[in-house]
Amino acid sequence: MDLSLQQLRGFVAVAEELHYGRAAQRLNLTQPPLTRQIQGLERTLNVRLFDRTGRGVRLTAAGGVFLEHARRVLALLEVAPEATRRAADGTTGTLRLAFTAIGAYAVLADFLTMVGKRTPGVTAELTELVSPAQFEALANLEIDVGLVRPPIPAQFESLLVHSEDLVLAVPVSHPLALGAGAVSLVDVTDDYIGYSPEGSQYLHDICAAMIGMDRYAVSQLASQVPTMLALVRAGLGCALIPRSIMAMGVEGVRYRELDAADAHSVTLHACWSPDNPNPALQRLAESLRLDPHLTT
Amino acid sequence: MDLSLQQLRGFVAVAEELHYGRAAQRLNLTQPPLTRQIQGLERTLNVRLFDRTGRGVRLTAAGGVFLEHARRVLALLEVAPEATRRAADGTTGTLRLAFTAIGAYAVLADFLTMVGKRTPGVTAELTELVSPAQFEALANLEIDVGLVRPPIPAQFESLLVHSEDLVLAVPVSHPLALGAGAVSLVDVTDDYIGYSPEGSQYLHDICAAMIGMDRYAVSQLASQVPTMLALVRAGLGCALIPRSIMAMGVEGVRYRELDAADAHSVTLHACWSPDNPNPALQRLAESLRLDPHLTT
DNA sequence: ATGGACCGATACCGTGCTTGCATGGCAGCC
DNA sequence: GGCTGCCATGCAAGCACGGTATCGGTCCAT
Repeated sequence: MDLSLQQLRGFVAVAEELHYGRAAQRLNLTQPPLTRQIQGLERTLNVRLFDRTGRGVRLTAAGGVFLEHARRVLALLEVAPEATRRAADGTTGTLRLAFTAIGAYAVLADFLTMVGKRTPGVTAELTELVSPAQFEALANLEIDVGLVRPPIPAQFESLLVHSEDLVLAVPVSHPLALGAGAVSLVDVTDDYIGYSPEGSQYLHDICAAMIGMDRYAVSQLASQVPTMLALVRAGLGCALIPRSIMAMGVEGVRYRELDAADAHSVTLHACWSPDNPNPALQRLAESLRLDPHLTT
Repeated sequence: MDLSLQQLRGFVAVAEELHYGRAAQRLNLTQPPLTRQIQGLERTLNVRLFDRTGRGVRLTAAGGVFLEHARRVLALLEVAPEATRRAADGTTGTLRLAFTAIGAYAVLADFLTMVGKRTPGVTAELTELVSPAQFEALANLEIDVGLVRPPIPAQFESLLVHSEDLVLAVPVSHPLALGAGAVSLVDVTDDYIGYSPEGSQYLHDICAAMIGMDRYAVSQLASQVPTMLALVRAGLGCALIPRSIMAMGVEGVRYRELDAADAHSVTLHACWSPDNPNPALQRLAESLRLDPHLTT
């Protein structure tokens, strides 16, 4: 034989009442089945759980130990349905969130705060991925939300999270490092350091359009912003970087504003798959559809 | 309906195999009952646990949460029988141990060490009680073992644990405080401080016999050794105390050996009820019957 | 596009467990 | 010694659970 929940419930009732009749009453049962349940339990465990004194019963030491186990099992079983239901409606759960290295500096903290406000009880798991890898992970349901740069495939739902313009990063040794105010891109006569078209396609395309393909092509390539700043610092050229990166002070690098004519904003979007079954995501998505204002 | 262990086992199997057929095979079952088990589970919880994709199944987020709960319940249920059996044969368990205030100084530590060696896995709960209260507690199964002074009621089983003689405690201001070597009780001309016949009947009787009822009667009475030493220190008289108490150095009190003619040993016994159902006690008692040597 | 393989859901039937009723056996109490 | 309270047991009925057969859907290969 094998243990059954009926037996456990019966045992706990008898152990608490120390009286088969009252225990049976509490379980909406008659006394004989209870007797058989306990007997079955004792046969299965090969252990006497009660001392029958003829006048009521008394727990044995082993019975006391088994009582604790039975109580824990039943308590766990008690909370399981509610916990499962909460997970099903998205009240609790886990949101697997990916972000680009660049996006992390500007908006990750604010985004997490917003998620925490809209879906309290939901915890986030963070991964760093470049945008194309995020789209693949979203499609494979390996992540729930991505913080990505455009273009966004049509199959996904998305929301503009952050928009900022680009500034020019120049080495301290560069002539433009000294001045103040805005500069024009045409004033930059030496090399640019460009974004890799694979790792950072969006920034690559925008920068290429801003400064012209011919001049862009001669530069070094990088896909990670810290790498780019290191190259700038080494004096290898100038780079166009999102304004929020200025918060990262790097020794040997100066930032200059760009002329309004040259200004061009880059955007970051939260992105998810509408048919992702994660209820936590569904709840967040619904909340975002109702009120796309990110600061609330 | 209500959750059943069958359903839990079925759910865990399907969740792990992600395939009803294989899961059923693992459970020595055919596929249809499994389908019904999961359906019943989903109906009870009001939650979809699996996404049926037509080609196999996939856990929902809620299903993942419920899987964790189900695993914990089954794991608990797995260990419960063995833990109960161990408690039944005394391999594990709790020994409720009482001791007299006097006994604690001399032998409690050694006794606990011995218990730990003979019945590893058994933990001790300690209470301080005077001997008569211990006998009552032993009879009511409120404690399992007592460290008591004679006489021991016949209904109990017991074992001599410690034997020691008495020494004389005198105030520093007393003439006997200065000498060395043994003294005779007849040299003590002033008052004795005696043991209470209720709280410490055994020591009371022995001391009364040693020094004579008439002289004993005039003294102060105390039942706790620390109290007696405080009275000695205050110069109220001399007292006969067990030798092991000498380890307690009290300022203002000197100890003197007694003449061989006056020497009288007092004993301390471990004592338990043979029909106490606690398996941990039974195991200890059996061990003590086989080998009454306490240092092993 | 169509047949086949795979997989989960459903219908139906048989069996075995569990329950409830009635009763037995045993210990303590007036 | 009869009475009462309590747990154990015998027996018949109900029901829940498992097995067999089959259906309906999807995916894949030809």
